[in-house]
Amino acid sequence: MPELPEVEIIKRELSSQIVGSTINSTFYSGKKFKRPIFGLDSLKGQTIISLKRRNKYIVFETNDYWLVFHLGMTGNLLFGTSLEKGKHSHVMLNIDSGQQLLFQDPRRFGSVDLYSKSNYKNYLMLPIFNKLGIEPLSNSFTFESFIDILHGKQNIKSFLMDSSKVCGIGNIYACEILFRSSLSPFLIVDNIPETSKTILYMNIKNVLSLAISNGGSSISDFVHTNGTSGKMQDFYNVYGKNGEICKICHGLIERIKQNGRSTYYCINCQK
DNA sequence: AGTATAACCTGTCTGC
DNA sequence: TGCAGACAGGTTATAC
Repeated sequence: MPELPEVEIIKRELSSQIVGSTINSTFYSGKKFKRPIFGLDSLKGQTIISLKRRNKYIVFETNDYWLVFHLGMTGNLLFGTSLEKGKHSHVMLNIDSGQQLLFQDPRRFGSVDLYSKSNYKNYLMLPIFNKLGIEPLSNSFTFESFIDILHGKQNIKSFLMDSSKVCGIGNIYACEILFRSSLSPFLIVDNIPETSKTILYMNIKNVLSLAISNGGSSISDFVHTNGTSGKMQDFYNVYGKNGEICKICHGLIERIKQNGRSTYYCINCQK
């Protein structure tokens, strides 16, 4: 569901509302997730100190713990008063203001992990972050750092979605970044022309930033923490547009499969 | 070592 | 109307 922009938006919205609050009680549906969810009871009495984002994870820092959410494909985090639990409500935090944070996830591809700060002083050291690559909107993502990792026999579409290289880019924004860069999704990373590398680098940053400023993409599931929608989907050039005509060159937009995922691209202007 | 595939789940849509 | 199959924004263990 959410890629970097959507997760960043949720983090920002929650930061302004929930930091400084104390957790009164917690709820867990008991449903099975890919990693077991346990220990939430120990959050009782903990105050939320700050929120972080790494890749597509949201980290809640409390006095003694790191509480880490991943929304998977269909997860969302809602914040409000008297939220009602439904079939797919899996975790709820009741805070001292009388409000609740509710994690819902029909497919249960998401995750909720709790780590003790006595074991991990810095959230960046958490084991789930071990193999993550560079944050594309951070200052450390320079053109030089991008060139350093821009190698391999993968196609460029798979590369962009490989979180061990550059993290946070999912299927939608990978397609949109390649379109804006006029690059074929089939292009092998080692064969990317020199002149295209700068363009690709800039488009990674531009597309993700544009998505954030447009409130993220709302396709089926994604909503903000107050239930409202983003509007980035109105700015898609190729994603979900197979059979339509490219607005730049009037070529045909096709859907193909790469590594088990749909890729949408203009057969004419992406070479 | 690096890359591709299968598996984890439920809901929705398409075509017969 | 029913049903099978494909597909969906992600990650990761396993296989090659």
